[in-house]
Amino acid sequence: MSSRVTLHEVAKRAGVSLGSTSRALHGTGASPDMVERVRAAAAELGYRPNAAGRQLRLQRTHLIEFAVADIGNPVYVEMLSAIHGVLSPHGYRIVVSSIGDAAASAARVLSSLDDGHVDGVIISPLRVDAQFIELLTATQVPVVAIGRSLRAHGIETVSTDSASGIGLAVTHLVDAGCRSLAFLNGPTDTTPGEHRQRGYDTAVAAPGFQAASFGTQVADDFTVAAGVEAAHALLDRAVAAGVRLDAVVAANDLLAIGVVRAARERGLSVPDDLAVTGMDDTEIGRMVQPALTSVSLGTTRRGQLAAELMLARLGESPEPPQLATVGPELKVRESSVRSEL
Amino acid sequence: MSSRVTLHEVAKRAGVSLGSTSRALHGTGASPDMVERVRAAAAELGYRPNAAGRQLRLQRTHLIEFAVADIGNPVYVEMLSAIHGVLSPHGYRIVVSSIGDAAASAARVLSSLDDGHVDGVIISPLRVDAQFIELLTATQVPVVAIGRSLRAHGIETVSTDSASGIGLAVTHLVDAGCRSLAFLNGPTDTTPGEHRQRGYDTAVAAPGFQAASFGTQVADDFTVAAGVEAAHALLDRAVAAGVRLDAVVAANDLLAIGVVRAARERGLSVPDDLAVTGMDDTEIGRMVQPALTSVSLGTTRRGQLAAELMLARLGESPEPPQLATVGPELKVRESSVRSEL
DNA sequence: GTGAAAGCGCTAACAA
DNA sequence: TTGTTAGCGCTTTCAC
Repeated sequence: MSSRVTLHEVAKRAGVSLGSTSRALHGTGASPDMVERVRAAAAELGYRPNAAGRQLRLQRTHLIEFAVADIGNPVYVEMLSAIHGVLSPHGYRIVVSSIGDAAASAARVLSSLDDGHVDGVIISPLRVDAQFIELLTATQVPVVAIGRSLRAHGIETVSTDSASGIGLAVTHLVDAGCRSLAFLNGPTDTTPGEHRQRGYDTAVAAPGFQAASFGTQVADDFTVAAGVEAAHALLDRAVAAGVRLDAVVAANDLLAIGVVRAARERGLSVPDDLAVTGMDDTEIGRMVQPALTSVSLGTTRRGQLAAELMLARLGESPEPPQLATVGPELKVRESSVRSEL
Repeated sequence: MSSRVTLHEVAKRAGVSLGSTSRALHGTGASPDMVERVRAAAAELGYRPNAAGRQLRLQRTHLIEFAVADIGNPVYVEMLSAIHGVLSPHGYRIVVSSIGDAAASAARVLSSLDDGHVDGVIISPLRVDAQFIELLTATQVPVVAIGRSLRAHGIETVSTDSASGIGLAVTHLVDAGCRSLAFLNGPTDTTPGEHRQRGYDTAVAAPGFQAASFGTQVADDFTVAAGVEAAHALLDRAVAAGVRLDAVVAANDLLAIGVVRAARERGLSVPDDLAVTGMDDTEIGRMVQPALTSVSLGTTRRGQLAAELMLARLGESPEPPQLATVGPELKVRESSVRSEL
């Protein structure tokens, strides 16, 4: 393993000074044949500029952290792609960190931010409390949040209106003839859980609501497995109460897939016996049987916006994107449309 | 935004030298009250050691790159979790880079490795050619590969026997009564595509093979969408040839989900009309309808092994893990088991 | 046990 | 245009 080639060695090889070498390779103001000589020397030696040296000097790492609750959720994977697509052409790499839903590990990620290992952080937290906001505002590096708006605290945020998104799903189901709805939510002390709950409560309390609501069942997590379990609990409750549920609004696609599975395990057909809607419009939701009716929250667009906001904060972009809010949009597919009535 | 606190300022505040300050915080050989004073000063000032400074001095970044073909594939997400689980307690962060399946971008990732921005790379390439191997062996940083064994080139590799894994699926289908099988593979110029193809060809050529093979259909990619398209092409071919296919072995779970979807679009029931098996044993495969029979390749275990191998290469671990091969294991679920015959 | 000083690799300000 | 030099923040020798 030949030891690493430094700029110093390139300079020696080219027979010129260190400064000229640096200028010839990156900077400005070097004569054509200086550039030529240095390039040749660098190529012969296989020179690669050392990242730590540049970082220390330039005070920039060209690394952006993407901190999410759960990288297993396809929504975050899609956002990651979108963010990567925007930042990569500007020479930034992405560091992914999974903060989980525990406040403690989120705090650990945040407090490690000021060691300068990244130039900025795009964070999509599940839970936001006072301590979290305090840490976030105390941070030295640019922060862009995805989710609940922290603009009041001076933190750039990309948000969406998931509450009215849930309203879209409720209206669609009622229009499709459903008369007995329930809501399957994730933990309600999370930002999405809280917003989506509000959306459901508002929708079923609206004057035009022509059906009955059997209320909400809360799953332990926004995952398929938690969805299966909670859906069974919900359906058991309905049976016990003598209610014949004909639709479940799920707080996201993973939970909706769980509902479909639980329904199947009980011999219920989706959508004929039970209509189901999801949220996030994930690719997997489009591919499962039946394909999920889902409320798109513009995952890719939100990721892009967050990345563009970050570029603006880093001074890489002349002007920040105009609006940083993405509206919900209903995608009707098989899981909510009865074959015939 | 108060500018960053440096060790120098902490030293001044504590009224001691720079060296003593450093020793008191991290190193050895500092008196109790020196530690006390320095700690207090650091706390008051909110000192955070600067990453670039340490990196430059220590020649370590505490960053490991995880380079995968497609982060959208749940297999890689699962590996990422596993790797993170092993490396995180040792103070390492993970940088994820999606190299795609183009040789060019893989080359770009590899050749950017020698700038010292990471301490090592765990790479799971889809395609491996001579140039790729050359770049990989020329790299200054420790490399651990997941996939095709590169041990012959001096590169630590975690491998599995996906070929005989496909054999497990074929045997299972024949035992379950299937008499006309086909293989739905991903691109065959990739490592997994090549290995799995070999596994299928070997299995159907074995003396004990009691069924007919309708051959292989190659999808453009290892994704659900590509699987849907290729499955339709395969089923069309079978119809044209007057063959009544009763089983499809898919090269991974995503393709298998595509097969299930295509079958459904044609009014075929899975598993009654068509039995389907996948590979990788992903969570989503377990949750879809019908739940996928799949060959586990020990994704989590392979990720852990790769991480442990990396720790050993970094000198963080006394001894490397004994074996770095994970055997395939068949998980029988609904997609291949006919309700009744 | 503590302080002084060198130097990791690089860029930019200043001189020539 | 080119060379010289300082210094980014840190750890670790080397004297004392």
